[in-house]
Amino acid sequence: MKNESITSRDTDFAKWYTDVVRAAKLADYTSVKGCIAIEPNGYAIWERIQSILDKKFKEMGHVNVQMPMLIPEHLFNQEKELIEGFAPELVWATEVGDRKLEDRYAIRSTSETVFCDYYKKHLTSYRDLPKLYNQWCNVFRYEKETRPFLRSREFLWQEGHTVHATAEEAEWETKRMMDVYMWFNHEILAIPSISGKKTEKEKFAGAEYTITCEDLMYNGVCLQDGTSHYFGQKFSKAYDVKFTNKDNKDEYAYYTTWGKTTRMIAAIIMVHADDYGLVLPPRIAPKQVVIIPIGKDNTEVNNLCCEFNKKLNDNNVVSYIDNSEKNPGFKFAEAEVNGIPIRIEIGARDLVNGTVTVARRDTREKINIKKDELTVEYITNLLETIQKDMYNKALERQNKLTFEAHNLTDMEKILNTQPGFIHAMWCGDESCELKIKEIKGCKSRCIVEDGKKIDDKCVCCGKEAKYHVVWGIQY
RNA sequence: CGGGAUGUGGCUCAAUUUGGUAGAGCAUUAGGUUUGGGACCUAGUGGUUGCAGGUUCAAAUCCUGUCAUCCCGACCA
Repeated sequence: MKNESITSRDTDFAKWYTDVVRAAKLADYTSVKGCIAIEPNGYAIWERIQSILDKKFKEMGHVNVQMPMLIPEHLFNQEKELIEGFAPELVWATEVGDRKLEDRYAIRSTSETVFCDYYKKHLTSYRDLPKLYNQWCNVFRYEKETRPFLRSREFLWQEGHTVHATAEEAEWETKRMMDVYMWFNHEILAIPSISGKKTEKEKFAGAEYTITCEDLMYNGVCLQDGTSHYFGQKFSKAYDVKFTNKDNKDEYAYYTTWGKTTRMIAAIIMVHADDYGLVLPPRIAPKQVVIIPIGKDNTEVNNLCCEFNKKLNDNNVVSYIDNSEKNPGFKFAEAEVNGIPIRIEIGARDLVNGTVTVARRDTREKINIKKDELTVEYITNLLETIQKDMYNKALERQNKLTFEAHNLTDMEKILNTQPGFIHAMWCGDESCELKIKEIKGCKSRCIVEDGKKIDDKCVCCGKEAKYHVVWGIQY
C-alpha cells in the first residue's frame, strides 16, 4: 500500500523530497535555521559513504588531518577572488563574553586558507612533496534558501588539499580525484553522473579550473555533486607556499582541492527513491537485508530466521531481524520506506509449503522461492542484480532526459516542457551564458570533451562554437 | 529587502466570523486480543493557544506592538 504521508513524486517533487527525508527518518529540522539534525538512518548512510571513500583515499596515498574551524580575517583576505566569492555567505565570530575577540574569525566555509597557512610553514624542499592531505569536517555557509541535505547552512564533507612540485602532477591529481568521484557515483551510488570542466563563470572562486560531477535528478533538474579544482600556483602565491626545487631554486607549490558532501544523500533520494519512500543501492545501504518473521512464538520460524540472519552476517551481508511487536504489514511498509534493498518474509505457511518470500525494494517484486534456494549466494547475487538494475534504470531515464539544442528556440522549448541535460555548442562568451540563464535560470553544467560536435555554431549567438557544453536547471 | 500567508500537545488541524470550562485524528504509555501489506479493544500521559502589553466580570478569539516560520520575487559555488 502506498504511504499516505508521502506526497506523490509527480504531483509535487519538492514536497515529495522532504516527505521522503522525514518518512525514512534521515533528518529532521532543528530550531537553528538551515541546520538539520542528521538522524541515525541518515548518518548511517553518511558513515557508509565515509568508510568507502576514506578507504579509497588512503589506498591512493592520502592521509587525514584536522584544521581549525575558525579562520582569521587577514588570512581570508590574502586571496582576493576567494574572499569575493565567499563574502556573502561567511558568518563571523567576533566576540567572547562581552569583549571583542583578538581577531575577526570566519566560521569555516572552506579551508584553503588554513591549509595554505599550514603548508607555508611545512614545505622546504621538493622532497617534502607531494603532501596529500584530506579533512572530514563540517562547514558553514549562510544560505538563504535551505533544504535538508540538498542545501543546508551547515553540512558535512571531505575536502582534499594537496600540494605538488609540478603542474603536471597536480593536474593529474585533480583528474584522478574526479575519477574517484565518478567511480563512486557510478559503482556505489548507482548514479550515472557526467563530468567535465566548469566554464570560467561557474568555476570555483580562485581556481585555474574546476572539474565537476553532475547528476540528473528524476525531475530533470541537475545537481552538482562533487568538484575537483586545479589552482596552479594561484593560492600558493597568495599565501607564499614555496619550496626549493631540484635546481635549488624557490618555486611556488601547485595546489589542488576536491570535495564531496552530504548532498550525495540528496542525490540518492532524488535519483532512486519513489512514492513508497527511500530506495538505497545495496552497496551504500547501511542495512542490506531485513528478515521479517510472521506469526508469533513459532520456534521453527524464529530458528530459521536467526540461522539465516547469522549466515548472512558471517558472510559480510548486513542483515537484521525485525522482531518488533508491529504487524507484518507495518514492518513491510517500514522496511520499504527506509529503502532496505531486500526483505525476506518467513512464516508458518512457508514452512508447510517449503517456501520463503523474498522482496526487492527497487522493483517491489515479491519472489517465492523454495526454502533450499535461500542461500547466502542467492542473496549476494540478488544484491548485485539490484545494484546493476538501479544504475541501468537511472541511466535509461537520464538518456531520456538528455537533449540536443541547436538554437535558443530549441533550448526554450526543452526547458519549458521537460528540462534535463541539454547538449549544445557554445562560443565561449559569458554574454551568451547570461542570455541563456534568462531562460528559467538555465546554466552551463560542464564542458564535455568527447570530441563530439553537435553543431558548428554557438547555440546562442550563432558565432563559431568552441565548446560542447551540457546545460541545465540546477539545484 | 518588496508582496502574500500562517503561528493552538511531538505532528496535521478544529474552535476565532458572533469573547463564556481548549477539542479531534495521528503519534506516544500500560494491559489485552491479533499478526502474509501500515490491526483492534480498554485505560492513560501530554497544551499558561509564538511573545509582550491593552480592553473586559471573562480573551485562543477583540486592539496595539513584537518575534518567528512558510510561499512568491530578488539573491546564491
